[in-house]
Amino acid sequence: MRPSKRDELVRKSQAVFYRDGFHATGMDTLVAETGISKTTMFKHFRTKDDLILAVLRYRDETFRNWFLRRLDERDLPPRQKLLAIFDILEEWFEETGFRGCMFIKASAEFQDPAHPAHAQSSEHKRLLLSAFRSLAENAGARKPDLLARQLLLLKEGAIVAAQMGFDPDPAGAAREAASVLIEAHIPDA
Amino acid sequence: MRPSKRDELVRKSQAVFYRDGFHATGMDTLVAETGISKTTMFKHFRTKDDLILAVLRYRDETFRNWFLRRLDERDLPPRQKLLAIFDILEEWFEETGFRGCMFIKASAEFQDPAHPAHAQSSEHKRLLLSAFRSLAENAGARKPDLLARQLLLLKEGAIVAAQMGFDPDPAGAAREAASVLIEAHIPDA
DNA sequence: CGATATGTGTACCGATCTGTTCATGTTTGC
DNA sequence: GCAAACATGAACAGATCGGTACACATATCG
Repeated sequence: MRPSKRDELVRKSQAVFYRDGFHATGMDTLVAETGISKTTMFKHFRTKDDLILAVLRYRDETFRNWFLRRLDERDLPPRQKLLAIFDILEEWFEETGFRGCMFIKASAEFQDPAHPAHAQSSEHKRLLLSAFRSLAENAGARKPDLLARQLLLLKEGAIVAAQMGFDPDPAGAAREAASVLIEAHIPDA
Repeated sequence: MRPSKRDELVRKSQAVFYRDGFHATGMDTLVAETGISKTTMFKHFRTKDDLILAVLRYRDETFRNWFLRRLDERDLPPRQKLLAIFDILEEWFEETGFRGCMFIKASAEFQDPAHPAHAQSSEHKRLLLSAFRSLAENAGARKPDLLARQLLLLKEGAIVAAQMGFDPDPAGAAREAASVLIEAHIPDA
């Protein structure tokens, strides 16, 4: 249980950054909310940016794992699995404390594409896209790459809508749209 | 030409906030980039937040006007007009200095839904949605509200993809998806 | 002209920011 | 049980934050 403080710091900081944002959260706030001393923080991470990067890596891993495992658990035929993406999405939206996608927010706060946090955020989406593409291939889509990208667009749009609150049921609308797209992409309904 | 300084301030601040973000831009930076004295700034706006709000209102007006006017200029039949949304989108993405949607970024930086900047951002999307709904009605969609919401989801998703750079041609993928949805929603192809 | 409104420049305020210093605990492995 | 590694608290540094004070310039309009 040696490097536990580091993990604890990343885990707890993640929650605060997710809730309040990156620039809006100061190191003193992190000390107060995590109960970990500032000295320790800067011993594990040279700068705040380094901590943020570690937080994003942690979030990428846990979120993607959660999402894809949840999808697998349902044990659906490949075609239904594509649709179920939007059921999992809805679950997420309804969690208390839902505040949108951490990576969309990160790339909004660190706009320079060369910034590591921005790059890390893109990478997260690319990994998700790649998982979607596998699902689309398994489902026998004619153009699995295109279908995967379109489903990802719907997912991102739904997240934005859920975060901003301009649509009463973004996951539902996205699911219906996805259903039409899947039907159009996959031979022999 | 009396209140021109105020307008000039809003216009120029908008460009800086769009490029660098809200929290990341300090008032001193605005002084340097706009050439307007800080005294004048705080005479026109009591706080930085007030200025940000004015900037968002200005952006809402100009962006929505630009987008919808551009759509009208094409003088297309209603059905093609729905599709053309994604052509205009692509134009926007290819502008130099494109940095995603200012309102998505604003609601990412001001996460509390009660924050005026967040509310203003939602309002912008609601107004766009309403314009899309009119287009869908004119095109004879069976469920114009649903179609409009789905097209908006595609649009928001494409913006996020363009900003984060995880899709080589988000507007194209969204357009193709929109085409399928429109076909499914509108009777007698 | 003279009065009022608008803008400027600079110095400053207190608070907060990231990051450091240092002397003192507390675990942990050998 | 002793040394090395890890963690703590509090004070502090220098920069930057949003916002103010004040004295001076400029422009508008009667």
